[in-house]
Amino acid sequence: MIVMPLARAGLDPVLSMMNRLFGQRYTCAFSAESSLQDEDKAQGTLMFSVPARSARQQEKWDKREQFLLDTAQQLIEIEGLVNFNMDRLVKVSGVSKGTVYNHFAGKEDCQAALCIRGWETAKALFQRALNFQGHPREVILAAHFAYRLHLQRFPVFSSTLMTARTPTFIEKVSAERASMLRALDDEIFEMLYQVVARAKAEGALPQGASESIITFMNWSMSYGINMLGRTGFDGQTRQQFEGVDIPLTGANIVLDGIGMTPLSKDWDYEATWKRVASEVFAEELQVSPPK
Amino acid sequence: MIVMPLARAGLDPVLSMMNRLFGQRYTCAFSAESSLQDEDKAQGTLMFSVPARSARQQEKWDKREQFLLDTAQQLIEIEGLVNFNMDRLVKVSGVSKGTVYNHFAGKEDCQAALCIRGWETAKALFQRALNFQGHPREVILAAHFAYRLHLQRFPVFSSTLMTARTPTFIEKVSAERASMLRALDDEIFEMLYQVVARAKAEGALPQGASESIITFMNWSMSYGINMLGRTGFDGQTRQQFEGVDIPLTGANIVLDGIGMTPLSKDWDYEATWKRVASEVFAEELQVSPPK
DNA sequence: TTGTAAAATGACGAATCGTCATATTTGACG
DNA sequence: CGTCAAATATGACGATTCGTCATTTTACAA
Repeated sequence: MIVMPLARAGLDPVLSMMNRLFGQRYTCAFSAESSLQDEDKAQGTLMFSVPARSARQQEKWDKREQFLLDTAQQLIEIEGLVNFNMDRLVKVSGVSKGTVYNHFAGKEDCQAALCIRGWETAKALFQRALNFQGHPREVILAAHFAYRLHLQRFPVFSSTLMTARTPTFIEKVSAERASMLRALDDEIFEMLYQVVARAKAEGALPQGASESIITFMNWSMSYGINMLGRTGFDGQTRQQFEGVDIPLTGANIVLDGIGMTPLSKDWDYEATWKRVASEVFAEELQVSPPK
Repeated sequence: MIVMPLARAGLDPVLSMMNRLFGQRYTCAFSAESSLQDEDKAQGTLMFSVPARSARQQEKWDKREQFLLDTAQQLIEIEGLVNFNMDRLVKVSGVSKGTVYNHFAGKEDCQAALCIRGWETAKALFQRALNFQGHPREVILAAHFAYRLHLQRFPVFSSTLMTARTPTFIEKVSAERASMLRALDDEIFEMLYQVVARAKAEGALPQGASESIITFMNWSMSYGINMLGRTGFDGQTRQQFEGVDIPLTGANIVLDGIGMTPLSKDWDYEATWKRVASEVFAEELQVSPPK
């Protein structure tokens, strides 16, 4: 049984956030299957089972997992998420069925893995957004920008993310990946939370404001806009919304509503938005300019 | 070919809204299959095929469709959406497979039908919300209340609605039901839009504000809050959000952000929220109190 | 080199889907 | 009421996709 110090596991912000938000105590243990002991299976402990594998084997394993995910992603890009199935993945990848099922508990688990990989690259974008030079509200805008950008650049991720919150889907995902997804949600929540907290510390927020709720509201708005947008609702209305950047507008409405200063009437956030594009995400926007 | 005047078809507000928003021209035709003529299949025309059926037959048909939907709904309530399948519906309902497939193009189409029925009762709630006695912003709050209430009261609807916007799902729904769903979205959008327009007419909104965008933002926020909430995100955080009504808070943030007067600092919207509960939805809340 | 544990393989059975040839019902008309 | 044609209902069936498991192959340690 290998128990990593939380800090080294890179999960302490998550856990601190989870503890603060959920009022529960989480610990995190990486364990080799062979050395599981009952006493280690304490209640409330999240277990990540790591089968004992040689370094060589592990590398092969990881490589193949990435290969399978690449294949799946291409398959979905080309043939659509509707037509994606395991038999096809097996055939196209050339990896035998049993092996594929060693990697993924099933079709949904495979999609979840795709979603996780997408979230991870999104996290990297968020990280960069959070380094944007500006006051907290500008940084939050950068985060909104990153979210939208990522969804636009990776339609497959967008689809899987939408699906991943579906009740039927969730129940079919392996416990491991389900908790990974939750952990990612939490990590990203925490990242935003920190910015909100900074805003509060700097006096940019009204006294009574709850950082958790503010973070949640930003997330909800962004999620709603982008997911409703996916369905073509936004697409159809684009004619009406001509010249208006919906994610920016939405974010500003929420932030104004919360009372985070400077309010949009006192600051040119369209300029900020453009600055984010050119200063933080110039590289990504080379290929596919937004909107 | 029976072409109804739009007004009589009860769809004129939808169409007016669609025309305004999407800049396209829609007409609406109900046609008997036997009398389809090519010249009637003009581009841009939405066709609703109504097989010619005797009144007696039609009644039997409708009754059975409702029965099938009732059965499906119960089935999902009891066994979960994951375990819902057509074979089971056939077995439990006692209706033969062929007949079931005459009603629904497939599993997803059946779920879509469930979603449509749910939306329709939701529409009725919205209608009542819109009759709430108060200034426009209070009416909008009533609409938010109605949305949340309906989602809470009908978990099956909540699930199907969540699923209905999923890319994979949409592609499997029959064209008829897909356009019904879109039409319902549009109708409800239009209802909210009218209130927003009223607010603007009464000077409760800043000059530059776009009614479409405001409506969309309200919808997005509500959708985001409720759908993220479904996944347990909200559920887990409830401890932190103790004593705060998230949908109310979210709606107020958006409306404050938009600048719709009276702002939340100038009006007791918690009182409004309670008034809505007791004056408009007392009946529904008898059985299952909210939160 | 050999033995053993882990991993890979693909044939297989099960679940679910949706179709279609056939049987039944409906209602119009004589 | 009887007859016939069209509409509707039926459920057996083939097709698809899923996930498992007995068997073979590979990896690695002694």
